[in-house]
Amino acid sequence: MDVIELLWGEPAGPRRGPRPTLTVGDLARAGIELADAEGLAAVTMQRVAEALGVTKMATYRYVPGKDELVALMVDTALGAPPPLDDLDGWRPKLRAWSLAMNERMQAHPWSVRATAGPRVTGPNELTWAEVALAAVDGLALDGGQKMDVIVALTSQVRSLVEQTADNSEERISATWMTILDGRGERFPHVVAALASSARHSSRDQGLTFGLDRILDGVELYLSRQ
Amino acid sequence: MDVIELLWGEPAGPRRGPRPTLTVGDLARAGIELADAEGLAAVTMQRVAEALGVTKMATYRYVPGKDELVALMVDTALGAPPPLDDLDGWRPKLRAWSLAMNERMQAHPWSVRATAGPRVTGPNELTWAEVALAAVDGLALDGGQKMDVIVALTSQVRSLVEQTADNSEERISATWMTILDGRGERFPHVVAALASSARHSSRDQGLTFGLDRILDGVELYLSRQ
DNA sequence: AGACACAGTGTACGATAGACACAGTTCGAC
DNA sequence: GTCGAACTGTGTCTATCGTACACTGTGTCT
Repeated sequence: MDVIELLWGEPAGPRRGPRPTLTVGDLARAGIELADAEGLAAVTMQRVAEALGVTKMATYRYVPGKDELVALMVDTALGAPPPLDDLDGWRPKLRAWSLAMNERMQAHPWSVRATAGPRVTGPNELTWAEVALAAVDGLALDGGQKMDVIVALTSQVRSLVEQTADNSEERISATWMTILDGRGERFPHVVAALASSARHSSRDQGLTFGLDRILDGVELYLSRQ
Repeated sequence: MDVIELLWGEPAGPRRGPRPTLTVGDLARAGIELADAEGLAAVTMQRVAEALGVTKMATYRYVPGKDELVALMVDTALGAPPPLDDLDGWRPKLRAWSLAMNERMQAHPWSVRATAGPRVTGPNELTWAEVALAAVDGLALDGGQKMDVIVALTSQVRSLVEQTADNSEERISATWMTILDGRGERFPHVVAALASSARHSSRDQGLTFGLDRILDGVELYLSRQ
């Protein structure tokens, strides 16, 4: 069994032998709880098994290995996308879609880090793509460009979530202050930018600013076609 | 010694005792070579030490731990940003900056994955920020917005690099085909988008499309101020 | 000259992912 | 109804990895 089969396979039919005490969903949920509470590093086969009251090796009856478990956790944590039918127009739809994705990922910040590197797209993730592509249906873009728009929005969300995952904003600022202390003359523009943004510029403002610039850019592109 | 000191500290002055046979730079370079050749997973203290002809534990005389070594590798691999002085105007500068960053990261795809999660900004990384912020100097944006623009561009580059890091484009397509095979009716828009983009839409086109949309969006925003 | 600080080594430990053999359990075929 | 095959969870074992610690040798400062 590989990742594709695990994520996409049919739920197993009636089989011989003792009934499994668990389901793959149980594993995913246990892993997600652990990751939410203590971070991705706390997710070990041992601890997932403990949480479910079985031995470490029993988990290998459900998933081929840890990587596959994490892939499952990611897709489960993402969940199904919200419906966008009640919104009118591609732009409000894409904006709501991006903000919804932000909320989901913010709830499970570890999922961004877990999806670094090559991986297989899960059913939920592909459904998110499907919904977004439906929103841009009919626009004067070819398929590649439509996907590029989705990728741009996703990148923005992922980056912002990652940036403030475990680091609180104050911690980041504090680190930068430490670094810039005594070295400010080498980075005058950084110092100036930090100074003139101290008041406002929360994380959410950064996200919406970026998203709105991208959407503006797409709108402009469409109007020029 | 912590990460900040390692990345930002002065090169050690004259000290007592035997001369170190290595430098932190040697460690970083050895790690980078390993990661370039065999991926980030191949970077173990053992193998870095082997490559340098010392024992595993000797490396701990130079770096406090593996995380710090990786942070050092990332900043070293990124290198100093190119000068943008010969370019005129914020837009060509930011575009060149983004493409330069893309090239650097593409040369060391593992660095994107290595920078997932909370980490300390290194000197080279901060210099990239400084150069980009200098490019948007004088624009009608506050410091936070300037940083938001940089973040948006960086996100775009990082995402695209990550997407095609170890996966070749063909491999990605093949995986999607496998998944969509027999499940296409559940994802009609995904199928349609893939079909109408089969011909063109290389990775680089995706990158420049996204970058140009963001820059368009910023330009529009400025013109509306 | 001698003390001290520091470099590299060797050994050891705990955590981790995972292989494998085994005992008990349930279903299907006869 | 019985028996065998398939399957589940367990226990044991191994390889790998990061890192702590004690030790030996070396070069510099007093």
